[in-house]
Amino acid sequence: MAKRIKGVQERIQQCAMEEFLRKGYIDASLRTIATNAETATGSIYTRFKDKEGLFDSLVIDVYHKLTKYFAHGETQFFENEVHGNFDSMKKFSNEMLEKILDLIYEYPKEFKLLISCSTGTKYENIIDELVGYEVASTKRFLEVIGNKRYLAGDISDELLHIISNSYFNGFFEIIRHDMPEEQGRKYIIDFGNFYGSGFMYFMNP
Amino acid sequence: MAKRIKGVQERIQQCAMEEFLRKGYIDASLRTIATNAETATGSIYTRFKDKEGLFDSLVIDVYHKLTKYFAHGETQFFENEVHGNFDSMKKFSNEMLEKILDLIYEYPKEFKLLISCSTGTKYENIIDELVGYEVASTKRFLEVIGNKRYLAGDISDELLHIISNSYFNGFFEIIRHDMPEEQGRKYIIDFGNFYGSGFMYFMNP
Amino acid sequence: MAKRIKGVQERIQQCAMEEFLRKGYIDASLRTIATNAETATGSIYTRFKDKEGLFDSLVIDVYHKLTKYFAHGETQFFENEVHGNFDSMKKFSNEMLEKILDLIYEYPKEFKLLISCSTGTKYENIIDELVGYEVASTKRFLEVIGNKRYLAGDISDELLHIISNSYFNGFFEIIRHDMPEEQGRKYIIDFGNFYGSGFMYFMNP
Amino acid sequence: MAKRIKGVQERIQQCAMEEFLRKGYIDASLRTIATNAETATGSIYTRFKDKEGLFDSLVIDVYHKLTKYFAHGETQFFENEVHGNFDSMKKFSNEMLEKILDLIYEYPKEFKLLISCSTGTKYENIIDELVGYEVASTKRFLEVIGNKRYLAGDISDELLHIISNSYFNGFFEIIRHDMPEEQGRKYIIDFGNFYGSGFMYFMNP
DNA sequence: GATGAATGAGCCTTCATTCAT
DNA sequence: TATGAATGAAGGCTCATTCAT
Repeated sequence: MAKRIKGVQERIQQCAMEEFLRKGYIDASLRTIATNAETATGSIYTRFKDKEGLFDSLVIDVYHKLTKYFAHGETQFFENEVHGNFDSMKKFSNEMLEKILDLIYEYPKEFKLLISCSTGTKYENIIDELVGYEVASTKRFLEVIGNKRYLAGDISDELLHIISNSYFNGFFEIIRHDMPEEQGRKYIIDFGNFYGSGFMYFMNP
Repeated sequence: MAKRIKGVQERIQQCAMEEFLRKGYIDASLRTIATNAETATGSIYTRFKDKEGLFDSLVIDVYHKLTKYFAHGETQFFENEVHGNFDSMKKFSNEMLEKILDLIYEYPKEFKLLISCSTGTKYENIIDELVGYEVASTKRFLEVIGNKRYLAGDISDELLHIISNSYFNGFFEIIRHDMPEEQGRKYIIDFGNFYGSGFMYFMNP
Repeated sequence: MAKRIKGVQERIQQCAMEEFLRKGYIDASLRTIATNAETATGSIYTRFKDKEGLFDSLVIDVYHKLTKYFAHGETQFFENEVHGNFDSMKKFSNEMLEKILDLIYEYPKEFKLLISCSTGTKYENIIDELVGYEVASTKRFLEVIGNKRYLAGDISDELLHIISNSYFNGFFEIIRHDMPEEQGRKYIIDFGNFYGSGFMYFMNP
Repeated sequence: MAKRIKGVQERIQQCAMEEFLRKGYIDASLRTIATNAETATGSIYTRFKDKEGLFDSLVIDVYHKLTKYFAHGETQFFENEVHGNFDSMKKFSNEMLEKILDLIYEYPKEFKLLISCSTGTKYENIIDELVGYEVASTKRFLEVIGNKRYLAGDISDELLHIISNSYFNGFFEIIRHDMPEEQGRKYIIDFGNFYGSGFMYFMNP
């Protein structure tokens, strides 16, 4: 009975994408996915090990690309010689933002999966993870530029955490609301300005 | 038998609170709740209609109090004569913040339910709802004070939406991370300042 | 839809008995049991928690009765004053045998379950368990009567274990082969004599 | 691709041995075996027909050697002229025992498979089969030596069956408990003596 | 001969909900 | 009103086996 069906893997992934996007990870049904993909439920296990493996296969590349930016971003920034002020930081920050936006609009569905449909998977706290990177990076930056409030111990980790979390949640709204690329990029610029203003004036009152 | 046990309803609610907090709405089991409350699963249906009704009973009062602040807050503000500038807005805003913080620390569990454990219920998008109120309020305010950027059509609804969403997500971090009252209030003040700075300088560059 | 059906529990147990006897624990299917009992698979879980719980419900009483004989048997024997020789032991042993045979022929199916169909359950090593009791009892007996070979260290635990195991396996053949009561009792007497002979002459060569 | 890997068959058998020993026939997984053997599951079917065929390939030689002893043993014994008494029988019996022990300790894993891991295969009743041979042999012997109890019809087939079964179960304890060779041989001698004592005194009271 | 993806029936189990008592 | 057994669909997952390549 075992037929060699071409494109089964692709069909499964495509249908899984639809199902996860529509219902979220927990409520998604492998049976439904298999039925829609016109294959047997067992095939999913052959190809992807299990439910989480299937979800993983859809997002892992994008996840790695995304986190690589954050993990390596910091390093790159501080290796750069001209970084001792808000402007250079802003420039660097904008470049990075650009790259992330490129990624988002290259893989919008994968991002939606990660941001909005990952409850129940190991990605469900992805924003917290990004916040972790960002806070570390921010602290190092404040140190390097010798920010007074920060050096005076006036800025706690928790506050930076909240601020950063707030930022990412705002940022990923363009995903949550399926904002078209042009519009999304525009608003992210504005949002970045808003945010940068707040940060600068808050740190240097 | 029909034992008339005093406080059955309360026991159910108490145990439901624990279960929902521990597992979230979807993964919570009515059987477990009934067992812990030493009652029958059927009782839950008699008293609360169904699973969502039970969840509802735990959060509805707080939910109404919370949304009332937002729904009526605006009205109150604009009925007030002296509101035509950032400062009066800030003052009003801070008072409202105070009230919400009071509410949060009076009903911390209920808030956690609403913010962190409501996936699968009609409350799962509560932040978006608050954002809706806030954006409407903000727009009216910007109009009233005659903000130039806004009047020039430079500030879109979507941007305000993102900004507001970002704010609430940051704000509710104190709930997500079970921040103790004193600490929480402190960070909210800082966060509000950060945010207010951003807003002011972004709107009046 | 929930009907109050009388005798469901009994029907489930009856059909489970048949299924477990026919296929053994592992290969038995709860679906089949439920279908035969004309009920829903869920009912099994309502009543018996799970598959092992269902099996358990069928054998636990008999299991306890059986092990009680062994656990308490020893105590009773050694509390008895006249026990210092092979004859009193034989008499006691025969009385106990009688009781076990009574139990077997009162609950033949339950014994078959325990002896022949319990692979996969916690009862799968029941014979080893009985052997454990028996060996302990035998050692104490040999000590009390001052058997020379035993006191000389000539009889190892392993040997007693093997002998005892051999005994029980022979004994339970009447269950494995569904021997009718009259016949079974007769053969057990003979088998006991055979065994007793071996034991006596082996211990006192 | 069809790589011609030398020893695939051997690797499959080796890994199957491990898997069957660890999990028993029923719970063993062909996928696991194939994976460990670094081959495809299909290869198992090509070479061994199916799961039972694979198990069979591991034990069939030893099984045949073992049963040959029993099937031919009898013939040999009765062809021998000097056999008309317990002593010659004992001598013959001991020689045969020796050969079986040699076999066991030459193929310990195969024996464990047959005795402890064969539930679900056609070998699961191997002890009963051996018992069959043994009982036939014993009966003929009792007839030849003119044992009175037997000739008087005092000794039924069922009793001989039980006794024999008891013997084999005791005997194979050395396999069930992985007894090392030296120890095993020692206990089998003791056990044989125990058993022989019982038999002799029971038949000639 | 080797491959290993596909099969699809089957497994045990969980759950919110219903309703006769 | 309270009970809690019964429901039955649905869940994720495993497996021996087949067969096109």
